Amino acid sequence: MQIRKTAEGICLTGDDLPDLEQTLECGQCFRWKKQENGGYTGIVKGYFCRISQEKNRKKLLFHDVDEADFDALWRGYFDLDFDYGAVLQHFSSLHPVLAEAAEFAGGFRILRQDPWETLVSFIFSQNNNIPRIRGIIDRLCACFGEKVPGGYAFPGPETLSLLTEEDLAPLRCGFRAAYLCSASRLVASGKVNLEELASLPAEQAREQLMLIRGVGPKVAECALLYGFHRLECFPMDVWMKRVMAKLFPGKDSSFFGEYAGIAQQVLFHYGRMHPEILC
DNA sequence: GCCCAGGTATAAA
DNA sequence: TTTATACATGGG
Repeated sequence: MQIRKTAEGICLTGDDLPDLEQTLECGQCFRWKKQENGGYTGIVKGYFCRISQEKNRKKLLFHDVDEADFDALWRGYFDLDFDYGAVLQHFSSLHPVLAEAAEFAGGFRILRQDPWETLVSFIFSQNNNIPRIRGIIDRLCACFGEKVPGGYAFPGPETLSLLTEEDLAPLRCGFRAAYLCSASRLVASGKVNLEELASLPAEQAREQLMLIRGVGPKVAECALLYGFHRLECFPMDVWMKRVMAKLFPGKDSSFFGEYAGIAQQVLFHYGRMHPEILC
């Protein structure tokens, strides 16, 4: 990966760059918007960014970003300094279907998202579909987030903890409003401490998150994987149970080791596009 | 209209 | 401990 500053922004070239569509539309994040030219715009930690990508995935341009911002935020956010190729190569040796999946979803990266934003996003995700999750989060930011250049920041737990379920009615998030209230109050009060939780063993971190009403094992696992970058975590829904039973009978997620979450996402993404892997 | 969505809380078996 | 159902909403 080469990184250079150009008049337009920061330009990345190489054979090991993330694929924006795979990474930003796989269901790990919900705020990036595809542009007509195939690029994406999004707001992370209150900072707006526009990114474009050439079809062959050999070049990525972060528009109007300087080196300092790139190193401080975007480089880490896209996890650019981790060798996904090596992990995928290892997974490819485990099962031919996993090799196909790794080939298919090789440009996928696990983002380093904000823990609070990720937790809330997956609270909204339960019994819900991705377009509607996006809509709810859009409305949450527009209603309660701080105005920043390009849109709205994601509102913090302190802001949201002051709101009632009634206040959240404009989100049209249904029964999840009560869950958001529980989350924001527990986090704002420090009863669930997201900073401390980050360094806990996964089992204890899960327990802490599940103190929040509406956070069960699946939401907690997604929050840990996508919001705390705990790559050993492996969200196990009904679909993934079927995939595991078919491809890796008798094994559980520990079979994949410390990067199980990457295997999970690759299998999940590939499986949605090619459900015949279960035939 | 109908089915269902990256689930969870609750009650019942 | 395991299994069934309601839950609010709206995309397809």
